[in-house]
Amino acid sequence: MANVYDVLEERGFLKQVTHEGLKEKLTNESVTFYIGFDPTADSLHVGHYVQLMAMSHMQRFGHKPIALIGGGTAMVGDPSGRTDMRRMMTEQTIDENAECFKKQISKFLDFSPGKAIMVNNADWLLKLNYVEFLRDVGAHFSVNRMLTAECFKSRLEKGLSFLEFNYMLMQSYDFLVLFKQYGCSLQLGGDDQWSNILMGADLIRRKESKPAFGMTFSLLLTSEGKKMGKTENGAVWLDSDKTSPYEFYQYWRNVQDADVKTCLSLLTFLPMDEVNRLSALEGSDINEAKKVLAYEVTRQVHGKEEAAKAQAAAETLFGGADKGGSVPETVIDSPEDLLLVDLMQQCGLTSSRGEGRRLIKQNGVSINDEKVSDEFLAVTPQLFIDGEMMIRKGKKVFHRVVLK
RNA sequence: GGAGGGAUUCCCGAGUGGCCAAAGGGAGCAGACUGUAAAUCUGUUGUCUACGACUUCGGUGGUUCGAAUCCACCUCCCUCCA
Repeated sequence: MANVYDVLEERGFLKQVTHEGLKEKLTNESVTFYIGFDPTADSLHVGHYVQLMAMSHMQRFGHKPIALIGGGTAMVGDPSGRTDMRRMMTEQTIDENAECFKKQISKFLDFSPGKAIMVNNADWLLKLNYVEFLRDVGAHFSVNRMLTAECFKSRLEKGLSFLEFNYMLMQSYDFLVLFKQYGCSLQLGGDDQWSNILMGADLIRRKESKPAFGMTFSLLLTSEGKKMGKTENGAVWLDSDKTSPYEFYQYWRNVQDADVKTCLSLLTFLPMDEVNRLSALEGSDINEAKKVLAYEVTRQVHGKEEAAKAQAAAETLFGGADKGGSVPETVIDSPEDLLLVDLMQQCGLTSSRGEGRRLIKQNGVSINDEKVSDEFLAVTPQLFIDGEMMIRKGKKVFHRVVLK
């Protein structure tokens, strides 16, 4: 298969395309395209990762990616897919986040000269002159049309500030700038970006009388239609300080059966034959597929070494052994004068002593694979084996305590 | 700017003077069953020196033996009018 379009289609990325002709274009020429990432947090998450995968597929077929960091658009805030108003972020936070994004993105694409570039829209958006911008760009937008856009509909009921209403113009203008400066004629994005992309392509057509293309990708959803990559603790981050490689691995190891295929297709580079073979496994055999998924995704994000460690940890822990690789751990000075419930709190396993006691009462805690039944159990040196103790909360949460 | 309505524990949402640490649902956590899956069932979900005490119902002050509930002021949000 010598065509990215087909690859993306087969893997289930594609959602909507502006022109039928895009496939030919992608087959016949090297296209410069862009995806924007607004630095609204200090790390990328799984949702961004899908976009990066798509960019990478494109790059492998000789197309040229522009990774756009939305330092300027983040100042405004994208109302798409939101039911409430975004909190305004300070310029400083945005700058710091943009730096984090830059670092992470550069790991996933080949940024050697001529292969890809990274830009920040703060560079042109922040110095715009208001009236000039309105006359130049604003004149091409019809409020009537904008209001019919899907991304504003829910907001018309809940409230939409003028600030956010302008987001669409900012993003459209980005596209225009990149078109003029780099000959970028294609914008990609999550499906929630469809209206923004359309408007950008329209703007280019009106101002430059040349066609511009847009294409959106399916959002990574679970079979139940929920956004994937969310946990009770928030998002699954790509930054190892925010989501440890072990937790990251576990997240993918635990996806639902029904989601295995989507994940393998969108998040790994495994050939589709292999993806199909793995996701066709039934019953407990599908665990094989989940292991591959977890390993592959962790490897791409955190590297081979971390992935291997996470896998080793999982194998030993769930295989019954009491020593593992990269399990979260806490170092303590002395095992004296501590109740187990205190220790668990220190390790971040519980948020209060009461919670710890409840867990113990409910049979949810074990030490070195033995159930704890005494809610007032004191921590003693006897609980440590070779200076280490493995606390297990529930079925899946492990924490190692190391004696200094 | 004018008129009205609202803010409750992680979320939604009852409660309108003592029986309220606050119904119900969702979500979470744990147990059983399993495949580190899903579904289902059970328990649990403010904190603590724990059959008791303490802190919580937008904020501040007040009325009262007693306030999430009444009063005053403030902040924020929504609806209608301009």
